[in-house]
Amino acid sequence: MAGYGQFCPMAKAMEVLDERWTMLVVRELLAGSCHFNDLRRGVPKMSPALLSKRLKSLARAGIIERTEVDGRACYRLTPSGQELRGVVEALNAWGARWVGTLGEEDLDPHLLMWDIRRTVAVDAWPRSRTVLEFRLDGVAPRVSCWWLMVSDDQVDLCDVDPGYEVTAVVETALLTLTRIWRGDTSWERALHDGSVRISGSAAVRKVVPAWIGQGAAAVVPRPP
Amino acid sequence: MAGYGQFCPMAKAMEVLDERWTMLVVRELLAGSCHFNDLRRGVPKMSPALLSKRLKSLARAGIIERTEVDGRACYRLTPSGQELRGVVEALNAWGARWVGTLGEEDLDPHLLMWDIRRTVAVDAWPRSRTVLEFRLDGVAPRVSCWWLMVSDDQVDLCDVDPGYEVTAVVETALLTLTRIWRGDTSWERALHDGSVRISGSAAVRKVVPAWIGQGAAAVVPRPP
DNA sequence: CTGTATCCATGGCGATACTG
DNA sequence: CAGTATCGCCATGGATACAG
Repeated sequence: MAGYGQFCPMAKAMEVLDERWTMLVVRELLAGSCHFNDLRRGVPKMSPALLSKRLKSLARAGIIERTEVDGRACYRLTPSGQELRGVVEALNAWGARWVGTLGEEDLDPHLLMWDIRRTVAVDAWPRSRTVLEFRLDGVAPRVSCWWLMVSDDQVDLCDVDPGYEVTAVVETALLTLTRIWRGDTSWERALHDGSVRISGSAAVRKVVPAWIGQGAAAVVPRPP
Repeated sequence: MAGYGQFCPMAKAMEVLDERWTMLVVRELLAGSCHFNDLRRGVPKMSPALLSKRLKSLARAGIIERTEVDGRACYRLTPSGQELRGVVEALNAWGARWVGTLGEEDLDPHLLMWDIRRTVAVDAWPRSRTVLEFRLDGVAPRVSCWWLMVSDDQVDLCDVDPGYEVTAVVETALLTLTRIWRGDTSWERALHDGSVRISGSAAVRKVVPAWIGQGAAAVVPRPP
């Protein structure tokens, strides 16, 4: 695929960035992933061959640098790559405001739970071990139950019962939890209309939404 | 080409925007073009079939609306499309800062002169008719001479001698003028090192750079 | 863990011509 | 002016298996 034949800086930028998957890889790198398989988890539908190819592309473009630490590959954003945060944020805000409709094929419990895990507000949680169980309706049994644990500022996510006492259970459709996470709706509204049920003591039920919080896109104001 | 299978707003945004040429079409629309052939001029290397396809895509995505005025097609950005200005600006700034190297294939005298024409600071020009002649070195003769005219706040661009008295002649390589326009270098430096020559009266030579100015990307600070 | 190798089908896209 | 029509290549990228 050739370039655009234009001197316009935006066109030159797009020559690298408009290739399929590229911006999603950049997003993963900005989120802190740096090993090959960490990155794969963020783009599960991308084949490893293609990920490898894109990483080489990004390196050639000066956006990332590959180093090897203890025999382990490590991809890090260069200053040029770091500055793509502005682009990612602009795209994210626009997408949150104007691409509201999610299809069944956009939902992925693994991606959602992993994203919750990595940005969860641990400061809001109790200091002692606290376990939240998620039950996702209408999802393949194998990936419908998740346990999110926080203890000593350490966050863990399991898809098998870790066996600890469960503080509260959150039960909802995958779509609902996804929409809350994106900020398309709020915890308050979802709890009120019954699309999310939280079990546990009254005190706990009240604070669970604050424990989980919402994703980064939720702060973007929506169009009227 | 399928979607990414992700709920992430940025991924959803890229499902529409990462297709080849799409963002360049949006850029043209943001710049004010609205008729089919106006748009074509901004993306001369794009086939009309593909442009047509992309316009349909953008309409389906709610980014543009097609109307017909006096039997003339007219594409206008919706509010959603207007808000892509933030994305375009982020990409443009990043491209200006980090994709500095221009190849021969990125240069296009027609695109450059047209861009100058449409953003020239007419307020800086004299009120009476003023004609600037551009002579671009190392370019096919057919497209190496251009005349830029301003009179009564009306800007015109010709690629054949309009016959009016020429106020000043700007002579330079296409690459140099392009780099100045992008802000990769300044008028001052280019005049000083001789890569641009301006003929005309001493007073006129001094103000011609301000008449022409620089493109939008020139205000972006460059990395050290 | 970090990729490569191989294969194959799809369809994107470039080129050109043509039409109401 | 504003597109359609047609064609054909070849690169893209999805899938799977495998290797250092």
